Amino acid sequence: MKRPTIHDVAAAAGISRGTVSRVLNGDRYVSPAARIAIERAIAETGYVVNRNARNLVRQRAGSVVMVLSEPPFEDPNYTTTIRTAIRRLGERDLSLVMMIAGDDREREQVLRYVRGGHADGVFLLSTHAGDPLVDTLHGAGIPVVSCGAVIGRETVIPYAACDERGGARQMAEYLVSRGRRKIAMITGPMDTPGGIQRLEGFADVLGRKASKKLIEHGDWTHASGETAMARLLERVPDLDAVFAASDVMASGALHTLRAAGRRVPEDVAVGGFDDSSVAISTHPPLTTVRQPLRDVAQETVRLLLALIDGADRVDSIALPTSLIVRDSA
Amino acid sequence: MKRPTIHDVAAAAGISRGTVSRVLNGDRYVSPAARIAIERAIAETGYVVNRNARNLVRQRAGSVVMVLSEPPFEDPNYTTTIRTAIRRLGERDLSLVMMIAGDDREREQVLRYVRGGHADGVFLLSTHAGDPLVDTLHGAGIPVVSCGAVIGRETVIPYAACDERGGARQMAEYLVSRGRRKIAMITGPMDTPGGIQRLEGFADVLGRKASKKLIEHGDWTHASGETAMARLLERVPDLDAVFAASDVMASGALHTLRAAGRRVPEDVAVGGFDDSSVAISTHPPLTTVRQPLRDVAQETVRLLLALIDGADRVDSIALPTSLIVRDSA
DNA sequence: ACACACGCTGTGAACGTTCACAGACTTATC
DNA sequence: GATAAGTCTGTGAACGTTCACAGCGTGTGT
Repeated sequence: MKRPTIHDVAAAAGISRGTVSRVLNGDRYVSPAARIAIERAIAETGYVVNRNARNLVRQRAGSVVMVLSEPPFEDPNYTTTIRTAIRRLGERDLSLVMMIAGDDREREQVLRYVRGGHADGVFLLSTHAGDPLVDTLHGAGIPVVSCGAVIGRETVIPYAACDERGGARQMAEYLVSRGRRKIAMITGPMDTPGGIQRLEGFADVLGRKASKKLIEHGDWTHASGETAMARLLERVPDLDAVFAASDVMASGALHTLRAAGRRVPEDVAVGGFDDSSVAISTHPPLTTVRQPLRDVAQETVRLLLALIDGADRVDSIALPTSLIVRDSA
Repeated sequence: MKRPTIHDVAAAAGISRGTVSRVLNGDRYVSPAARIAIERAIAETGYVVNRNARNLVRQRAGSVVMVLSEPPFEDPNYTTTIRTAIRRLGERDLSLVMMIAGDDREREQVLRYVRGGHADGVFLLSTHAGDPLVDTLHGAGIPVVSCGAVIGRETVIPYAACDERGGARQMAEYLVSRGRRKIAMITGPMDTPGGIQRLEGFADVLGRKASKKLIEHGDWTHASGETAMARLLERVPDLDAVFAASDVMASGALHTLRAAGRRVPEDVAVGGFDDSSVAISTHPPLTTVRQPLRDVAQETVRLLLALIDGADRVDSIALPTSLIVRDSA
């Protein structure tokens, strides 16, 4: 019970395999009669092209590899990004292979995979500053793009991302416009674009009022939001707003504020970032900044495809965020 | 600047390609001298085997496809499952290809892919009862396993899952042990294993006290948790506990309870399921049932590998959950 | 001395495509 | 009626492996 090959189709249609191949690949110069006969033969035999054979002769991989970096913040965004990427790539008959680059052994594995020509392009997800994979991958002479900016590297990798800085600005301006005077911030790790740029946006608006005292660094986790908030309260007991660089950290801050007897939003307004599932499960629900995740993923794929198609350079892009006002601020 | 092939390695080592192939595949019957020479040549040339060529001649795909089903509850579990699967499959040099089966067109695409021999196995994620893909895939004569039970099908698909029913029992028993008398439940959709079996576990414990009146069906979303809770309150104003089949729905219930002036846990105890990121961001934090996600994924892969290795059948497995007690109950 | 197993090596064929090329047949142009 | 251009088709070679087979020494047992 072997799988039918192109020869079987050719035999069934009474035509040579060359013409079958032409039909398969949508060449012009195929007579209507031949085309019909072949299409019927394909349907009859249940033929499906063998990608290994095709890719072997075409010297292509037929797939794109998406590289996940550790550590894995249980990021709900991932699934949206993955889904979108699968869809867009599927339209071009490219399959999406997942790989993970947590430790050196895994990075080596990714590198070998890519160097071996097993992928036509690389889709980086949430890489950190200093990730050694970035440079080596770039040197492998294969299209590489990133979903989310890649920072702190000489080798520039094109990316699509949300306008982190602008989003933070939106939130800061909103807090100011609501009459808040002492606004603190809990940032993300300072080796990530979200960590750095959201702070920049905050500072853009607050200017010199964004003093060292009002800034604490977190690591995206709930727990880090709790402790950062505690330190802020200790240093600046009369703060009247806090902007956390993620919803999860905001929910941590919320816990600490409640434990300290502060009312939200009456005493302290709280702002988050991401509009994740956490944002509506807190009490009160979080005012937050929404990222256009789908669009970001889509644009990232678009950049990658352009590169694969031979563009020698493409421009990175930042997509606008939107402020979602709920009860916490 | 062509990629080195096995011929290049053979030439560099002064040995025939047959022996190189033997070294590559770890055959015995290779002299130490030859092995060393070849290994050096491989390192020197930076040779990486061409999988297309290898898989073509071996008649294998070298990959496993993970099929995501719509609709996409922004399920944080996915990422853990994906990560674990990548790792385990990687050890066997199998790559993980992602596909999505939301509509008929996409299901057709998956089917063609699998029928075309492009995958050595299929890893189903969160399929619903009545998913037409299940039967057709099973008929394709390729190993198929599911992460999470597949219900309502004649064709039996091996799976690994958490002990849904047992987990629900744990929660129900806990609520009873805390002296709760009128315990309601918000279930998941009744065409999913989590929907059905968590209700069964609940009924196991409550027996006849699990009356129709105390049961509402949700669809895993926050909003459905809110409305289900509202209906329950209307029907049974004096209920003193509610068990939601997911943390997200529990957080919806929490909102409704608060709006209705009920204190949690004093007036009404609330239990969730999943121990997702939402569980610690609610107020109060959720008492919930934790699934051993990593183990479930790992076992699913194990089943699939056994099938790929030629086992003609494998036994499904349910892994024990654990009760995580926080403040909501 | 012979047969025989054992360890190791090289070679040809095959896997299922695509692509370039050559050729055949049709139609248009002078 | 010859030439050219255009449309369509079949064929051979190539892609980079693996695998079965044959062959060659070398040692071992009779």
